Amino acid sequence: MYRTHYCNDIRESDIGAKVQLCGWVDTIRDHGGVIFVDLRDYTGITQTVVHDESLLANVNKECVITVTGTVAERDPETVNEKLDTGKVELVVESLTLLGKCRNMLPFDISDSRGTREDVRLKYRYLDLRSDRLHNNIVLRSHIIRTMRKCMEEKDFLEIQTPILTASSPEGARDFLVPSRKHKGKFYALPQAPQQFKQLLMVSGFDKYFQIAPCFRDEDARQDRSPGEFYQLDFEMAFASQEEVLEVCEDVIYEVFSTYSDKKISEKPFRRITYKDAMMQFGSDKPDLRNPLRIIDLTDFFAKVDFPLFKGKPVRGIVANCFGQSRKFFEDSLKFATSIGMKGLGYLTLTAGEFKGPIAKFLSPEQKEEITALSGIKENETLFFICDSKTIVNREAGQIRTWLGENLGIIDQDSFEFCFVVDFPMYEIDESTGNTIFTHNPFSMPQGGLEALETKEPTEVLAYQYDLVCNGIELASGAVRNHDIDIMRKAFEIAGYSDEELKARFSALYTAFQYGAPPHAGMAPGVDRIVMLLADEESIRDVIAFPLNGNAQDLLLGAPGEVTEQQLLEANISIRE
RNA sequence: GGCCCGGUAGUUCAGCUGGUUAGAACGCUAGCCUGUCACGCUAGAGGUCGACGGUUCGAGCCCGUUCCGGGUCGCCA
Repeated sequence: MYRTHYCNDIRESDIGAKVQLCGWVDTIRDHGGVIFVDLRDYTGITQTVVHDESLLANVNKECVITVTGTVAERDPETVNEKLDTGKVELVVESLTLLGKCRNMLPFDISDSRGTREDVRLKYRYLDLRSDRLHNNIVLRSHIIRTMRKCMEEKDFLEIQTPILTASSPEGARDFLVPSRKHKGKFYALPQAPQQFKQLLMVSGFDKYFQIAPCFRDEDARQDRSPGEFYQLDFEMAFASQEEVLEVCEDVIYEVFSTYSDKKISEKPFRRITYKDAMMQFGSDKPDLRNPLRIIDLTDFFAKVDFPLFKGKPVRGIVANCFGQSRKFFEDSLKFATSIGMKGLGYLTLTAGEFKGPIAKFLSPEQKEEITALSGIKENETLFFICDSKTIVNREAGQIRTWLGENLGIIDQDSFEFCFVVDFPMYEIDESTGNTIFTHNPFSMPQGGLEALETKEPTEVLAYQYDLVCNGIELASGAVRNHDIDIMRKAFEIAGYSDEELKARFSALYTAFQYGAPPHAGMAPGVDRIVMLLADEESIRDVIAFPLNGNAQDLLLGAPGEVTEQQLLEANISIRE
């Protein structure tokens, strides 16, 4: 009734054929006597030619029309190489207006990038008509299809877990849903299906996965959408850390190699311990595309008579800054100051001599030693980062990133994956001095009960791991703690009594006393993966209907007010 | 929640040291044009300068308050 072909179907082989197309009016070019109307559907564009001006009465940009006509060959001089259908055109015989565009468009469909995001979100359905966003959403669909295919081939079962569930006291802030039947009580939306998937392992399902929506009431970031996001959540019983990493590796490699032409790390991805990552890269999310490495110069400067560095942790980064302007070094200092550093010392090796403010503090022997230690070569510069133990690595990491970006030595054409493993189980909360879980309280401590009983808490490592790509955390997971005795001890160290543990995590606490298999899992973030593959800066550009940065749905108007009756039924009163 | 930046036509922006009727581009409307493809040309419509208050002979511009948006930090086991 509406079409015989799609807008990207028509080719030279169709010349002379009667066809019907439908879609949106992309552009109208009126030459007086001959009018070109580009017709667009989700497959592409066909140029149609209208000779009868009256057919186009009331037709303007972004109207929905259906046209019938005859396919004609274009004059060789007027072929449009930019279109797949550029060698032909449709000479229109009849035209029906199916959906009029009555209002002025709030922005140009083909180029909405310059428009304020709140305007674009309010008219999201228009923005989604653009090639760029449209292709992102199609890509997202294909990526999820591939993920599902990979998991099914590995005999994982897709199982849905509840959306209305219980508030969990740990972690992020919950979204709450008031209960009508149970006055004063609330459901919460799941921050992740964490407890359910562990219970599925206790139930004997062995291998579970789900493209799982997760909800967290926390503020947005450029790579973190507010409110909700999707994960490829999976869990395996009787599995070791290494077996989980291999599954993750397979799926991620398959997805990235299918949907990108960029260079991709070969399997197996590098495993880097948390400790090494913090020392060499100054981050637990190392960007391996950046060739710069951080070295530890603390011991060296302990012997140097330089009061600013003596007895303090010192890090060094060797970079080739040959030919960089004086402004480059001024900017590097400006950046260092902006992240709270007091300065950024450096030495440059020129004609075999060290130049820079610190050079005069070094004896000839020390100059030789630091040359060997850092591997600095002619015309290279050694930057120094010195600060307290808690922040020196992070600062060195930020300097490393700044240098990498500003020297243009980060390969934009590759995806560099690594697993960061052996996260510490505990850390000290700087504001309170308390021992707290670093990551996931359900992770199995390495060395089990014995480690918890004999080691300093901050020395205990967990079977806890992240997948990192180009400096972005793509997935997080752990071998879970399925042993109730070890769990009691682990929570005790973090200051929880047995009663609190029992009360807060009663389902797992009880379930683990009925025969729990060892199990482990992981959860790659779907949105971030699509974002990387679509080469988008903003996570909102790979989600069909994202909330804005302020966690509002500008299209449907959420959050919105509800009626007095609804509040009454939900047993809610609004505090003034 | 803290700090920084912004709010002028449907959209993106300009607007000088506070001074006549607030401009441009794209879009929209009308007209002209038979080969364009981001067509071109001519004309026109379109504004509570986010809101409120203040200073001033006079405020888009200065001051205060407030609302909204963006970034960043906090937060994100």
